[in-house]
Amino acid sequence: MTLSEQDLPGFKARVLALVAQIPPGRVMTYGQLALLAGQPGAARQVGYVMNGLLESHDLPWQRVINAQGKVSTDKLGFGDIQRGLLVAEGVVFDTAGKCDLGQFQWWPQDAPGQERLL
DNA sequence: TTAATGACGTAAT
DNA sequence: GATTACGCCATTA
Repeated sequence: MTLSEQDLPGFKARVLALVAQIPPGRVMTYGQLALLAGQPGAARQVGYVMNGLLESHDLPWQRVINAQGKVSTDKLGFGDIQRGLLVAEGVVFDTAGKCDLGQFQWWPQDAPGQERLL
């Protein structure tokens, strides 16, 4: 076996692990996930991985949005569904379909005291 | 092996 | 604020 399937933890697995940890009412961006997965700038790959989650029914894929604070699933046809799920969790979207990342973006190990607005 | 693709990001225009 | 152009890199054909 080569080293690519043994040593590498797997970009996918790391992204999935991060997504699974997003608490309700909070969101993460693709670039952020890429950064935390160890590949800054690899936001596209995060999206590619997410596409594989569609068949996965246990991960909160809905809590992953783009850096503009908007859902990127609009082109896929279920953007309304994702927004609806997030709204149901307490995320507020404005008329442009954007949410306040400064308020809802979640980071692992997030410091207590910065999430009190909710 | 190379080429093309993609739920993105950032900077420039 | 909207659009264009380029980069980023894992995955697939």
